[in-house]
Amino acid sequence: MKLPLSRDAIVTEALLQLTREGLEGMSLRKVAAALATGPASLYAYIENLDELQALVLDRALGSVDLRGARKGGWRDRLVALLESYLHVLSRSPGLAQLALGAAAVGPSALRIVETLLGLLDEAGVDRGTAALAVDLLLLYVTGIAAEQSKNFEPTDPEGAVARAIRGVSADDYPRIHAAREEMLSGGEERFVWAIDVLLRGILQTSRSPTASLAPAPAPSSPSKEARSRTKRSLAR
Amino acid sequence: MKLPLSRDAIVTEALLQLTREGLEGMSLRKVAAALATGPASLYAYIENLDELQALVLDRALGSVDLRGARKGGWRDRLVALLESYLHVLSRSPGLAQLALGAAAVGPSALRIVETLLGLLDEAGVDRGTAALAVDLLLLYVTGIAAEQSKNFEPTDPEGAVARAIRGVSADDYPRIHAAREEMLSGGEERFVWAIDVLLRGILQTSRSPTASLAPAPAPSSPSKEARSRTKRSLAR
DNA sequence: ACCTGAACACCGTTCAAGT
DNA sequence: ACCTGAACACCGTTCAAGT
Repeated sequence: MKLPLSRDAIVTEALLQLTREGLEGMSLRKVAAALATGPASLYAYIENLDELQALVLDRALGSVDLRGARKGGWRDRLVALLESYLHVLSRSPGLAQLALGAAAVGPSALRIVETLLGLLDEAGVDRGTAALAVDLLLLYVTGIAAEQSKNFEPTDPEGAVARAIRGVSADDYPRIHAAREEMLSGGEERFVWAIDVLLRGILQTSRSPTASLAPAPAPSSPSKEARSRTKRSLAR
Repeated sequence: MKLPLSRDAIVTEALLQLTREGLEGMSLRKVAAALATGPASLYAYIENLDELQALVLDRALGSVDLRGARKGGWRDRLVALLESYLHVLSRSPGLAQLALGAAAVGPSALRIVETLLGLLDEAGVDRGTAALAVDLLLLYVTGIAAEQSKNFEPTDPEGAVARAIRGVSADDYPRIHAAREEMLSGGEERFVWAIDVLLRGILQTSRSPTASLAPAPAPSSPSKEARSRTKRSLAR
């Protein structure tokens, strides 16, 4: 219709469809149709659907703000980065599902990981712990985003999960019943709190990982400053 | 061919296909064919594909061992339960993806959550923290299982993730490059270590959650014993 | 109520043929 | 090399018709 067909135009149109219609609403055939061609034409630019999905995911991750809250300690910047990541994934319903399914190893995803590793190094976290921490943090935020997008399905105003938890039998599942409100509480507070829990575990484990884990706790030697910063932020 | 068609037979056949062929290898049409009928017939027993997937997931989760390591402290039993959960999800390649996609709120999933809440209560973890902790633990283990199943695809012997991480440019992503071996290390040790990190954060946060989190820190009052057990296990 | 054949409205991917 | 029409081998779901 407009553009002369290119890898870039294909990814742009696919992301647009994903944002508007969710994961099911995006297809090679529809992308081709929107670009006024047949589906076979796309294969000159992309390998297959999997690759297109990976490209779309990385395109979306490109708008994560890596410099959020540039001032402030490592902790505030880390939370700001994760919030931006959550915000981007929450923008379109299918994106979080895509992030869980596809391996996020494009340049934008790598830049996010690189930045997180830098922030954790500032925090005094050793390399082995930081590698695990990045996994943990991104997995959690992605999971949260996917859960949110699932509960916002128009077919299910109240959300299937919420209904299931709230309707649980007090006889069969007494503890779930007792904790049902806590299990359903979401929102910003819970998010920040969860990150807090993760960081506590990470910081506490750092510098003394299980002996068998690393070949040798390499001397990445964070500054004394970094370590005292850690202490302060834990004390808050 | 054999059975007179029933919800149970449909779920059994679907799980079999999922286990043998992965998520893509299971379809309503193939289940119907295996049961010697047309696809339309299944709709007398199930609502749609989504429901069938949820039923298959819960059927599979039914074989998670809730009594693993019955003796021993709460911590050993919790790790044993999560290992069993990981083992079940790892058994078939599509199952972990299904667990990430579908909301796990069937009876078997609820029994797992109920058991985890019980173990965390034994550990002296308050209800609000425990609700978050269950989310965190299950999400992490499910994520690990999904990642593993992705790397074992026959089309990609070495794994796309592994290749991407190992081939990362030292100039563009110095920290990822430096930590590449740590980022790729998996296996049992790393699993246990990760659970350890999560539990440290959880135990440390418990009893003093962010003020705004709960309406009022309900007096769930774990025994003094439970709290001293917590201390011991942290000290190890 | 349960079951069915046939159709509807889609998919991703391939391939021979064109330019 | 890029692009295409047409076909291939699938999907989930619906629906009128049977029992």
